[in-house]
Amino acid sequence: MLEINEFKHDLLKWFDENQRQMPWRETKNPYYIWLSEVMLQQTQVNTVRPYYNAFIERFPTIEALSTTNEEDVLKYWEGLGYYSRVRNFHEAVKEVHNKYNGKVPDDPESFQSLKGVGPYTNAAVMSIVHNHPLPAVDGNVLRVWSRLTCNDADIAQPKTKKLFEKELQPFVETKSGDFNQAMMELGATICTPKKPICILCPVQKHCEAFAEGVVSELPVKKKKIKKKTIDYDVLYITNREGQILIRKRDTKLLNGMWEFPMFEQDTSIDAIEDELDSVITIENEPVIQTKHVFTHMTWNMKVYKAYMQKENIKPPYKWMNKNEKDTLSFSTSMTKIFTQMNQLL
DNA sequence: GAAGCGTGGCA
DNA sequence: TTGCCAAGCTT
Repeated sequence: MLEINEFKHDLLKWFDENQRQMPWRETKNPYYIWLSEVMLQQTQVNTVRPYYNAFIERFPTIEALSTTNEEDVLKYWEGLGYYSRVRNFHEAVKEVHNKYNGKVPDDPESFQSLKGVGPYTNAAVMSIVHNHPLPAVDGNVLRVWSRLTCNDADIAQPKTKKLFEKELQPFVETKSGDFNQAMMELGATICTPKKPICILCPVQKHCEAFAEGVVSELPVKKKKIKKKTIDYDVLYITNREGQILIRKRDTKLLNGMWEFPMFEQDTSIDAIEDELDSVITIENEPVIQTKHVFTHMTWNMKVYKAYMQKENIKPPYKWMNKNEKDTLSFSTSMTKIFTQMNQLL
């Protein structure tokens, strides 16, 4: 079993001397720390950096974010993915504004009750800002800890995470913020998924997997099922004024994002006209064929040019002028289509 | 407890 | 090209 004080000393010394600079490490403002943790969920540091800087510049305070409508906030998340994160964060910040007098709760139970704040984000923010003794167990820590303790439990299972949280509790009684960040930093830079750099590891002498020579076999992670594929016809519909027809999604996937109307490929013209409540002219051959890959599914899309003349469009549909593209939020697949169409036309 | 939820980088 | 991975949460 790991000797707590020696391990912590070695890890924290390394972290103090080697941690990477990040904009959110230059503040203890709980609103900023919280935002960074939400953006960093399932997202790499270098991807987050520009989004974080733009977001806090546009919404520097809880007050500023609370008084902005969702459409404008979503624009600052465009392209970052997992869009429910920003809806939950927006709602949670408004709750802080209204119920907590604009001050982020400093007790873990209140904080984790906010939308989008789970065990990890709670532990991370509460430990970094207030040194609350909570272990922040993310993907990095699951991997690092499975190696340090030479544990071959499936890290994809929730009970493994619970076990690790329990085992790590004694390590976060003091300096929990630095300890949690150091464990994640170690996982991100040294104890990486592939080709970990054990030769540079500050806690190599504490690592049971290294001692056993099985570092490359850990962690054990059950593989996910194969993803589905859906074929879509995407319609790039213009009218006499040169506007483009778009619609706002009301679905779990990409909820609230705008898109060009799209239909599964066996959908009949009649059904499409019924949905659009208008006659429509669609070209016979697609102008673009493209693929968009999500974590859990793939879209194969054929894009057709089409023409439609209809004055009274009702939500979720909308005629968009081309210069409006910069004010509305589109998923990355739609932005790519928009760019390609502009090059063709 | 398992599945759904985005995107970009990398081998 | 394909699959895996990245500071998770919700249902």
